[in-house]
Amino acid sequence: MVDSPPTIYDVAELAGVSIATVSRALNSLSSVRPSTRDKVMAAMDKLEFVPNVVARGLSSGKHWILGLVFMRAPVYGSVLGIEQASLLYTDIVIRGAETRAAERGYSLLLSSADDTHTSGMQSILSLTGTVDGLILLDRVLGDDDDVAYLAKRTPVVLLAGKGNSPSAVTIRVDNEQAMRSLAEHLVQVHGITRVGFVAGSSDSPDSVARVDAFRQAITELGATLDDVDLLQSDWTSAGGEVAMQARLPRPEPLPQAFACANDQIAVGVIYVLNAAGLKIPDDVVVTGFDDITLTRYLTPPLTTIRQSGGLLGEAAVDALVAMLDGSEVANRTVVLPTELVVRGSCGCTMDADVRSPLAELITLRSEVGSSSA
Amino acid sequence: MVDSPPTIYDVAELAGVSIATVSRALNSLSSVRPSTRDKVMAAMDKLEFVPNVVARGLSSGKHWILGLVFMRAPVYGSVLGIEQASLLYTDIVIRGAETRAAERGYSLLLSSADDTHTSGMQSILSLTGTVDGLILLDRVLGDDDDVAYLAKRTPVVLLAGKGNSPSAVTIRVDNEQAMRSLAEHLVQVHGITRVGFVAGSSDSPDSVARVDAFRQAITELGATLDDVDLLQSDWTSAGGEVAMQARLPRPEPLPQAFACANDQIAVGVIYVLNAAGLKIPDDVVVTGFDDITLTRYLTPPLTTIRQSGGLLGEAAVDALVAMLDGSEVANRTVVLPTELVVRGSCGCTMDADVRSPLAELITLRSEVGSSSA
DNA sequence: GTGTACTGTGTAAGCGGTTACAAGGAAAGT
DNA sequence: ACTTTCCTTGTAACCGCTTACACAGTACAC
Repeated sequence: MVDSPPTIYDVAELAGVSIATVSRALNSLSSVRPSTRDKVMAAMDKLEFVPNVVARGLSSGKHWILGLVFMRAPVYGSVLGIEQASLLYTDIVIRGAETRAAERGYSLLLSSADDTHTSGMQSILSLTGTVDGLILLDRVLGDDDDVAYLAKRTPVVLLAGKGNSPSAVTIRVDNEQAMRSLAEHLVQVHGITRVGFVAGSSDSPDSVARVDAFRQAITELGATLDDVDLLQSDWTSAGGEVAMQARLPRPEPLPQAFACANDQIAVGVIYVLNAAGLKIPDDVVVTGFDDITLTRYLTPPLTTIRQSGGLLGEAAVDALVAMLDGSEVANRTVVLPTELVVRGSCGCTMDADVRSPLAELITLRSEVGSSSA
Repeated sequence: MVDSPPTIYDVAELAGVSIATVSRALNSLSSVRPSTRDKVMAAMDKLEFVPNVVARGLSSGKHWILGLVFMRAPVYGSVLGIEQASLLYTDIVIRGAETRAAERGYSLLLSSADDTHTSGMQSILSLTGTVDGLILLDRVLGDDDDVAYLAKRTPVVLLAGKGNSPSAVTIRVDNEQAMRSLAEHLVQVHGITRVGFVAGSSDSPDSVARVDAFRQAITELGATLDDVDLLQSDWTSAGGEVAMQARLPRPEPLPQAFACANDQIAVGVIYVLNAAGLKIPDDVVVTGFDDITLTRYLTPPLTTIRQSGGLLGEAAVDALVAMLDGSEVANRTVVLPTELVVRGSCGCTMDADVRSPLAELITLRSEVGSSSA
């Protein structure tokens, strides 16, 4: 059913040359006489020859494949596991990485690691033969030793990692600036003095960084964040729902605002607050993080922090390719900027005509378009 | 910085045996004396030997890699292009495929094809050397000839393709049953007689199938779908927004219901209708397709068709692996079931306590959990 | 104490390319 | 006309692993 494809031997024979010449014609590295090249090309066309990437990789050491490893929550492991498939942010990063990789001529090899540590490390290690470099998302590798060990075998880029692993390039988003600008907006524009925060997974560096940065900024601004209002979610809407459901019955009065570690959590939080008869933003202010497309369409539209997952993925590929090309990467840590996107859920009034989701999208597009020109 | 890893030659030398013995110890195919195996294993441990997957692939012809090719909308090509990164459904399929592939011991190689046909085919072809089989999403390959050509080189599974390519296994969702049950619900339960439909991308087989099936079901039930109410979107919320924005000013009265080809479109449609002062579902009924998590949290929650993108991806991997294992696949076409999920946006009243998003999630989980046991 | 049958291991030939090195032929220098 | 040099091409080794085949060595039967 699947017959074995032609090799350079077949091409060489048909063209009446040696395999070395075919290889040269393919790669046009060293000089081949035009007439010879034509003969070879004709033979390749006739045989529908496609060079075998694996064989090429074996002998040249270059595979044109980049590996991307991400954490896969156990699907049936927790009550909320089923939602894991819609962890949007990771997907956007993957898309960005894939797109950029394709532009650079690489393919992306996806590999999810579950949290069973040892086997995970083993499977990641076995990738090192296949790929030219690895991108590690979030916290797939527990400690820095593992990263260092891996980095000895293949170039490694850490995405949203703890921030300063000595043995690999790290790319992350500026959580500090993000939470500071959000805190300032809440306190200075809306006069809010008591806030809450709904965190993501407790073992995620991004979540930890956001909690810490928000608490610090809030404190410096003279507002307060009580422990009772520091809720724990898991990045999902259901997690936000559960967390807020558990908070509501407590005797302590609600804070004036809840900042959420991502947009999905905010969706779950808003749902519970609404169901309890509370209005957003009049009774409670709620904000998100990420700026996924859908939350632009909520009523009120979600005030959030825009970070570009696509850019993160692209930056990771760029850094990795730079390492492969031998140009020693200048910055061992790249921090991407964020932007506070003020919409309705924080209490800011919006002119609906001017700020329809579509209008916003078009504005965004023109910005991106011009900056990439 | 990256020193070359040990090979079986190093292991063989350290263990004092030949490379063939090391290979046998690794694969435990043929018999190796226990004491010899121990020596080899000790040497491998000491050298931190990791077998080179590429070399293994070259010589055995088995790569343990599955390719997944999907369409990538041109990012800056259209006004709405920027939203493409959040085409949730594809991501869920990818996740499902990756998960199942990992369970089966395979990795997933991601490759996006843009619509420049020729180069796309070329890059897909070059994958055939790397992967053991290919999964093609939606309509990455224009005509059946291309698929047939590809299928000659490597096993191919078509996902959501046109449905009956003779040369490959096709896996799709039961759009017909889905649209029929939705149409019946709208007509028979809600007494609706005039409906509209908002389609996805015009070149998507899934979108075409849904339009056709819905129109036919509606007609058979004695209701009507006017051309003016058959709107064209592109799977995105912004596309739904644009389509509905263009429909509203027309003189013809709105239909009683709009069915949308996916949930994101429905979100955009609902936004525009709300902005025009129309209430869902009192003034207009709106339904979706996919059942992504977030639309469960809308007010009213979205009535939609549940299909499991994850299952689609898993089924594709299963079919492909079955082909690889030589067991000739029984059905050349696999059609996965769908389920009408009735929530609030069609006008059905819901008991909020019983049907909170979380409660729904838990129900869903227990069903899935038990069926997989 | 031979003959036979395994069992365990080594040798070597691939898998499909790349590339260092050698060699043949043509162009250029004297 | 004879070197010298450059350009083009062929030969063969190698990338790291699998596996068919050959070959000892041991075990068993007689």
